[in-house]
Amino acid sequence: MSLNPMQRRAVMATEGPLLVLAGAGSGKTTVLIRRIENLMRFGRGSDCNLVPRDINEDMIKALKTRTGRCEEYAQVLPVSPWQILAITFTNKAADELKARLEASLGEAALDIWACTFHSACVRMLRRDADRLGFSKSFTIYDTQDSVSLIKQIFKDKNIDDKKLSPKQILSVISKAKTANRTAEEYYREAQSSDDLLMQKVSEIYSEYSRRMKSADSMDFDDLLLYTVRLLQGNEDVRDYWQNRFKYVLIDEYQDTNFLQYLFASLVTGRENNICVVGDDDQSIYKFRGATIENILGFEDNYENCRTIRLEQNYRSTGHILAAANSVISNNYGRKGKNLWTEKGNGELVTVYCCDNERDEGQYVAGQIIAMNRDGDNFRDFAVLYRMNAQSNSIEYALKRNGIPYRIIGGTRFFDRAEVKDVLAYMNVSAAPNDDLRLERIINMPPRGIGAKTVDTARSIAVQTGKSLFEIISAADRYPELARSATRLMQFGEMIRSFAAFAENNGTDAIYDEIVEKTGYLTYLEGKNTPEDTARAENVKELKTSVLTYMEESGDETLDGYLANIALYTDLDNYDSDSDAVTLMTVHSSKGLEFKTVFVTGMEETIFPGMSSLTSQEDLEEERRLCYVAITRAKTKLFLLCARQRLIFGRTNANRVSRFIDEIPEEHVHKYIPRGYGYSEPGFDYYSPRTAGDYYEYTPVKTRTEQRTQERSAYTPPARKAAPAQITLEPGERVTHKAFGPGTVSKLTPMGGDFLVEINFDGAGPKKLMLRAAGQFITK
DNA sequence: CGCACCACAATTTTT
DNA sequence: TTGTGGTGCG
Repeated sequence: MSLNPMQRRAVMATEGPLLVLAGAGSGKTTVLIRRIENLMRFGRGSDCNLVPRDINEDMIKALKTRTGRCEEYAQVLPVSPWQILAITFTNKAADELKARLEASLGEAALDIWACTFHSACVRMLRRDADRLGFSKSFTIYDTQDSVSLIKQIFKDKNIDDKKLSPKQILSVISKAKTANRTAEEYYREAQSSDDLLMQKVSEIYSEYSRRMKSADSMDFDDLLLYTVRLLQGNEDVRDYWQNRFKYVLIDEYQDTNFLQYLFASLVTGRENNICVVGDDDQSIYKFRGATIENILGFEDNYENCRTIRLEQNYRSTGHILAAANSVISNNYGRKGKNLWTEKGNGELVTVYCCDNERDEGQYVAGQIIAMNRDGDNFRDFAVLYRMNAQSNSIEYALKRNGIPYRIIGGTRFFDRAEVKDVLAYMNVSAAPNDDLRLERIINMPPRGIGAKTVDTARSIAVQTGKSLFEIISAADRYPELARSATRLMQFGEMIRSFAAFAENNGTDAIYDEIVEKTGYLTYLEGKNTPEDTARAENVKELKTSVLTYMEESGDETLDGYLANIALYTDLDNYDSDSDAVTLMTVHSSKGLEFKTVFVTGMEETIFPGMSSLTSQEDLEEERRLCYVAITRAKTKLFLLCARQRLIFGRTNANRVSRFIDEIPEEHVHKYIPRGYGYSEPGFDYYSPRTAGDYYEYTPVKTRTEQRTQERSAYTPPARKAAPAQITLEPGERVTHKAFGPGTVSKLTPMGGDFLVEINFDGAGPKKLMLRAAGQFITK
């Protein structure tokens, strides 16, 4: 009832292939949810001729009074929850979907597969990975791991990494995988071609694959590639999943790659009940292999496809939408769509040209303070930029003005060296043959096993075709290793003990065991530098993550935990509850919305970026990115540029972004000095130094300056309804599951939650959000 | 083993 | 400007 006609059509068209072109802010998620509800309640009732088309409220009422029943008449083969597969791109989106489905459908929602491509693949592979030469408890490599592995291969094969960078090789390999080419196939192809680079890469790809297999590991691309192969090569497996999933839904379809397209078509059964939702104008991940052709060609790939456009925007006011529409209309390769709103024009878009990047920051800070004074919360603001390097000047200004902010992106908690070390121990305990991770920890904390020893051991491993773990476990059998044999075997013994311990203990106990027996924490704490103290904190924080996972999933297994965090990103950590301004790249902002948005660095060579200026295709992607940025704003939009900008240690004078000039004048308020950049002379020049814009200066540190000191670590994602609430009072003695006993020192209400400060006897003072941490605290 | 020093390069990154 | 990776020395 609350849907508009187009949304309703998208919900009710249950049968066959359906393409939903959903503009920004058009209620896409609502449609997805209502569609699933509809499937479960009425099956195909809304999309077949067994139920009268023109059924209306009166008829329903009549039916109800006459028979006392109603719903049954409109029901045709209602769908069971486990027959639905809903794929999203981020864990966050998946969690949100799950939460909203659970809210409206209750328990039943738990059986719906609402997950990311990658986690869907993991679930399928856990069932049948043995058919592909992996164990069912294979581990997952992240990009860093993959790079390290390539580097190792370079070393072993004496390849000069000056000429070919590991990252480049990896991206070629990734492209090959995305094009559904296994190492063997790619190798064969390369042999019969005269492309020397390809031949070289194919050798590395083969070796990489071999080592991944012997480490029983898959990288992100492998998860998809192997799943696709599993489905393509095994009729019984394919039948199993196709019979199971009667209805497949895919969100953000514009960002899928070729493999994901294959995956989607392979899990979709004969009835072709596949519904994809996306917006070709928001396709911004071409550089990661996304092919916009998937969405542009959907109607050709699926016969009898129906297409529905959602163009009514519920997010932004008129001028903002007009700006977005006119910018994107300069692109050629698009389906064509025009957003409209019933909201009225709203405020004009502000275009403001600053002197330099510091003024830009100050302008943003000044505006935020003014609007905050008028009643806006800090969480109503987002500052967007094209690249992370731009964040520093903004941070500086915000800090200086005492504005709370949070940065999305940058180094993930799970990417930090110390966290990866402990995780490597956990991984190796589950899979000792993981050479890469074994090497990572073999001398961490230092235990007298030097680089030379490891080199020797590894070369023996390569020669004998055994794993590093096997070599070091029998180190006394190799005379070359005689000198460190004892230490090596001791280490091997320790790993074996962890593996045995892991057999019959929960993940939290395994964590404790590892941290204790390796002395890793003691080692960090003993160094007594602020950096190492911060690292120690992060290691302790990891326990919180373990406990949170166990709590939320009810899964105690090490494999489960490791797979879960391998697929976890920083964005999942984003908690909109705390009252702070959000800083992030335009890419990370996709899918979010804010009352007020500042887009900084609207200059040629920044946005559009330097390397997009030469290619039409890349420029169009930048334009889509700009479209994404603009459509994040609900009521106020600021587009900022600076006539001089210090970036990467150099000062540049850039012209105003062409995207600004693509917005018709009637939608903007321009403050640009005369004779500057592209613009017409004659606009007002507003000095950014207006009284009241500046605030007392206090020395502050920006992110990069304080990285190691204040890494805010891992915050458990705020999911589901709050667990049983605990009430605390200052002065009270409590015990935290990870940090031990302590005294409550302070309670501060914050965003419907409480910030609790506890002085832990062992771990020192800590600030925790009650809603998230309460479950770990006992009195 | 750990540190100091230097050269080098830097879009964007849902997994 | 900044982080990173390599090298060489005590």
